[in-house]
Amino acid sequence: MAKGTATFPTRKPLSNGVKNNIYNEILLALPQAEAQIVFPKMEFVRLKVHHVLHEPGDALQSVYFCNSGMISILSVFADGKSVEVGVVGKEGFLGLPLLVGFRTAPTRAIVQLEGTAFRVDSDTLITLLPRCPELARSLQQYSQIFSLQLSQVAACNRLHEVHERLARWLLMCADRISSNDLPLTQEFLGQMLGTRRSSVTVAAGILQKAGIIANSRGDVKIVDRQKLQDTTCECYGIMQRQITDWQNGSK
Amino acid sequence: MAKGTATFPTRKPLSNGVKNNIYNEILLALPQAEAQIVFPKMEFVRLKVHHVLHEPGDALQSVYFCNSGMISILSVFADGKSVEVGVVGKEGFLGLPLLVGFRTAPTRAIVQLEGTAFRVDSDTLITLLPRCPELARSLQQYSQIFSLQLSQVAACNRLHEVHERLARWLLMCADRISSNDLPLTQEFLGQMLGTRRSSVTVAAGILQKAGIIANSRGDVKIVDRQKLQDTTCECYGIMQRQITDWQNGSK
DNA sequence: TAGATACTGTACGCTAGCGCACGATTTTAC
DNA sequence: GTAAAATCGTGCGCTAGCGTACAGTATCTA
Repeated sequence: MAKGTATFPTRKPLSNGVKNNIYNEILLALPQAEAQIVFPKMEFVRLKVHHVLHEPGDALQSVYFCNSGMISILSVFADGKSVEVGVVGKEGFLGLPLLVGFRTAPTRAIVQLEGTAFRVDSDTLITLLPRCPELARSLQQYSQIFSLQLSQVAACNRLHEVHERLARWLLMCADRISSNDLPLTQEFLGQMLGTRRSSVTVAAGILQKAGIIANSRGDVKIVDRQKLQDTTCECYGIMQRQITDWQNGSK
Repeated sequence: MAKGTATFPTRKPLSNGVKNNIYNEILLALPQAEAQIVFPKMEFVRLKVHHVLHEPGDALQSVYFCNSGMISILSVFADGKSVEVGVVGKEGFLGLPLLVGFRTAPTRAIVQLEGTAFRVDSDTLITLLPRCPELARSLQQYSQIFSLQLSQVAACNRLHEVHERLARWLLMCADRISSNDLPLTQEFLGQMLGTRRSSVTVAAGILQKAGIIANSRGDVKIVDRQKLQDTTCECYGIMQRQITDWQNGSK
């Protein structure tokens, strides 16, 4: 599936145990002992925009510790329609089913904002986990955090309006790439929000007229973040808090 | 699929004779050794209809291995609105966050169809798990299955129409209580589907006129299960298959 | 038995969003 | 440089579903 054309332009080996250029927060939180086990097995890869990492039904060959950029997780239907149900950024990783021994992807994963990741072979990860209890625990907890995200999105998709969901999505993007300048086309935004492209145009137009964002071709700039937060539904805050609470060690 | 119109497989009681009213499929699949550890710690409880097992923010004091009946998991908003994001029946259990050490409920859990469950104290479960690797593994896998359900519902809520979602919900109920007679009011159906009560009336009316279901006060009978499956969206099949595939040990 | 309550059917005006389509402009490819 | 493709703005008719309200019937309770 779309993998024939897949080319990762650059693959660099990772220098052993050196926490250099690492932004993935799961990896950053690893104790030294486990880091020394895991890092040599990781491969630094670029995530090219719109690259499909897996389709539903694909065998999961790798997991990706997202380092920068953002990956969208989509639910795909037989008629070709799809909706985003979750996102993965530097707070998480891609490949949750593997943690419990499931080797088939249930969703589509597509790079939404280009960036970098640390790739680990599925089999390698599975053999590493018993030796890395902290990593295992961290990944299990992330699985739970991701579930919370899914349930929030499920509710949001049902009850909230396009412009609210758009605002939420822009905020979630901005958080993950730590930038207010988002290279996104309305076509893709529509696919993420599960709505028409032209509905996105209208919603984005409203935000722009209110001085909240600035649209241009394939690019959205957040001009007034505070107003954007006032515009979005409570889902954004809930999901954001779940992540930060987790990272701060509460719960 | 191919479950005919009315016949549900009768589950065999547990062979070790200690408890012979066990229908929860996680418990049924436990090896003898672990069953002997776990069963003495379990308390058989009745799930009374519409009883709230936890609200968002509550401390998780117990987990419930659902034995019969069905529990709905809802996402709740500040304005009081809520939508169902997942259901738990005899295929699963309630209390996933505990598995990774999170002790706070993120959702509302409410008994939707009355039944029974095996309750285990949270602290007890946590101390049991290291001694019961098969149980632990099974619960982790269920967590993943439940995630798949969440993501499917997220997409379904966005893309599919009321009568499709209603059909899906009825089927999921019927599967879990192994009955075609569902004690449900339209008011509650509306809250589950995240829609108005009167939209449910209309949707149910359509299904009734088509000879698929029979409505009466607080009661929905599935008359023609096959037609109901033809009416629902593909989400039902996808979720159903995920569960049976798991139980049959594939993936 | 009478009144209260719960449940369902229906109806009406209204809005968000759909599906589709056309045109304008910018970017990319050859 | 020119053609093709991508991106965005807009408009129009249409539908599902919302919010609300009211009335009819079944069920429960005192």
